[in-house]
Amino acid sequence: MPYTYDHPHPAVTVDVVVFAISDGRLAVVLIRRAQWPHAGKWAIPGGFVGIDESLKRAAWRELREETGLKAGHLEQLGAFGRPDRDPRERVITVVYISLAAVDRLRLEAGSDAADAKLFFVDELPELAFDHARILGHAVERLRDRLDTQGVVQRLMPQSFTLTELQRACESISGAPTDKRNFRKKLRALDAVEPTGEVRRDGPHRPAQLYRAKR
Amino acid sequence: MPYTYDHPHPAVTVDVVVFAISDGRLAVVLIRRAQWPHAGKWAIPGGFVGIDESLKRAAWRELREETGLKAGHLEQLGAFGRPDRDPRERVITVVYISLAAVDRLRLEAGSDAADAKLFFVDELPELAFDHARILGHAVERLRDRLDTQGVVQRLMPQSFTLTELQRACESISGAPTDKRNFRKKLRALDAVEPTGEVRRDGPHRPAQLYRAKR
DNA sequence: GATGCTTTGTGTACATATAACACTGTTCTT
DNA sequence: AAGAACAGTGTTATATGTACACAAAGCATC
Repeated sequence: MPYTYDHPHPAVTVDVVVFAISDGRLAVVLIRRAQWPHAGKWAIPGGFVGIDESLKRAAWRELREETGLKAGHLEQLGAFGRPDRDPRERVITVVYISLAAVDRLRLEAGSDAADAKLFFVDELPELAFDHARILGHAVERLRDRLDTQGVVQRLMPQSFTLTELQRACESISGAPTDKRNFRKKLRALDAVEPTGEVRRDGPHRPAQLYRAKR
Repeated sequence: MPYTYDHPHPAVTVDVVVFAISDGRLAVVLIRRAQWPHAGKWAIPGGFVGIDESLKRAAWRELREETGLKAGHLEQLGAFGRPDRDPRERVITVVYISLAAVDRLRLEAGSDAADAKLFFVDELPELAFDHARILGHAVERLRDRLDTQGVVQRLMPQSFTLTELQRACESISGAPTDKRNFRKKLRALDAVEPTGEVRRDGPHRPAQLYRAKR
């Protein structure tokens, strides 16, 4: 069943960069490609847009198919379309960013993916296509756009210590923060509340657990 | 000369939102469409991406072809691709934003355009396709991203008064500003210098003219 | 059970940035 | 000569951000 046009059309794909905080560090979901091109290399999950499907819906579907994840909010990063980025044909990809709390992340490799797993953003493997460049832009966007409020509500697990939250924010911003100033700002934001539980975790004073305030 | 694929491909276009300051107000370049669909309606200049052409290059070329303008810096706004946005076929458009100083704007309607002119952003005509929505996003992006420095260097004519500059900034931010605070910030930015000339312009004290400092 | 290691938890002083605010100067018009 | 219209100019108060140090609690070890 061939599809014919009177001028050449590029293919259009969507890719979804899913960020999470693992072990206090910024991480991203990648899949291992099962097929040519770049078989065996790691890549951002994504795939072709259906002809009657919105871009965002395609992003949601592809993420689900390749990783088992159901994305919450999807924010568009932009379109990447250098003519030589895919050896099969001209492919323009529209990239979305999603955030996931790591305690809700159940990765399952899907049809086109040999495997799906989390990588720390500062320890990436070699990536397929121009995905390293895309990820760079995605991290930059995350840094620009994500504030403490957003980290609390969209990246942290159900309960966490304030130090864990601070590590998460630092891992995104890339800069260390003063503990007292960080907590002062948290009080001003009114974004967290103590759960009453504590975490005992080594030879030191236990930390109060908090949850995001709704 | 037909082009055939084994799965359906959307068409990909680029559109370029050119902002300028006219009469102290934020304005945008639109073309009047010569052909179906939406013939006679005003639209953001743009057109199809060549199969071996980068997105940015296509944007530059289309802007030139339809308005005679040579864009300086082009910033990508994003991709818009609702399935029903064009009655001809599925079309995904990648939108760029460009800024132009109004004294360098020489609009010439090109091949596919019956006319090209500047419209105030708050007095837009009815627009083709989903261009009203796109323009809304473009204005929002402009508000988020453009600071006083950027206005001075990329939107103001060669010489201008400080009041004109302030009007321009207000017209982008949407909020009125205090004159003395505005000028204090300008001093801190070190972004303008007096030309030595003044503008006499009505029954009042003449205003010193300034230019952007390089 | 005392000592020491490790991480939690807390407040103040200073610097910087932002916001509010009013009058005089110059030109043109009448 | 008087008045209308816009140009130009500093100070004060408030809010925000930054720098900085020590006691508290638990666990491990001797």
